[in-house]
Amino acid sequence: MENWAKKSVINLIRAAHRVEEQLHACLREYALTVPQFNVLRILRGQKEQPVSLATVQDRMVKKMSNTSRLIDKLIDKQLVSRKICPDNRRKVDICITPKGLDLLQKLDPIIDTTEKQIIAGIPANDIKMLNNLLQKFSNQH
Amino acid sequence: MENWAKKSVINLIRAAHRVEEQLHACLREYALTVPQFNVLRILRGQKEQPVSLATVQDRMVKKMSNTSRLIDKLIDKQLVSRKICPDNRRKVDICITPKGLDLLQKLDPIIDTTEKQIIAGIPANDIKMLNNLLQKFSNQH
DNA sequence: GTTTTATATTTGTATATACAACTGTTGTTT
DNA sequence: AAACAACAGTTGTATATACAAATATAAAAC
Repeated sequence: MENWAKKSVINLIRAAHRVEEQLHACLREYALTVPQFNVLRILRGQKEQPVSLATVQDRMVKKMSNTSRLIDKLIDKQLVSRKICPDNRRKVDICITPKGLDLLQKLDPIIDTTEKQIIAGIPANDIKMLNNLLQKFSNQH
Repeated sequence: MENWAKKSVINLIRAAHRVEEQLHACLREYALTVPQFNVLRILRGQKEQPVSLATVQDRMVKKMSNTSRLIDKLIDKQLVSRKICPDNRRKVDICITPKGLDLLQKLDPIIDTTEKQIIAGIPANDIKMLNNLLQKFSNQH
């Protein structure tokens, strides 16, 4: 096969799924899905600043059509809080709770280790190159 | 941020999701999900040879826990057929139907175009490099 | 100031996926 | 051959996601 476009697309998706599967395995015992985990990290990135739903969606690795209910799940687990934004009652202020921060802190080393395992064996130079190339991919509007 | 492992993982997953989203958009009007489409292509790759469920699962880009019902959906649409394997009654023989082949044939140029759009603007050399690197990623057992 | 339009999120409903338990079949042991 | 283990799929149930329509608020137009 010399269809590089097809090859690239398949290889890209396959590699990503393998990686996500490994992350999922890490999160499993903490009853978090990968998107939920990512949202928690987005919220932590905001420190104390509350964030609207739309902002969360913007920053998500995978945009999803129902972030509202994803947040619901995190609220059920008391990992985030949500209240109506006083400045604009259409918006909501979403925040990570102390419990959410604790959980992330526990997960940080676990995820770090897994991520390092994932790229273990690939030369540092290759990794840098890969990142460059992937960014080109992502930026393809 | 200089955590290359983390960077790579996120960039990889983000790029893959963007690409999948574009494929999904192509398939939408044909009422196929990306995994369903991939299974159809797997079956076409077997020509007339019937394939077991386990084999389909093995070859799927993303392994899933319920391939059985994915096949059900394709059967509902009359794109594949399933019957009990006469040699080993535990197994099933799954085949793509003429209708399934027709659909794939219609989709082929559409998907090709999309794939080419995706990598458009990235130099051929980079693409080859990317494929090399991604294969290393995937092969990380 | 009322109507219209745009914005932000939620909810109804259908579909998709995950996980575990179950069914039926074949292979193996005794 | 009967009992047990291994294999191949299916099904029950819970959860997750997609999509569209609905709700509520704010901004704009008239």
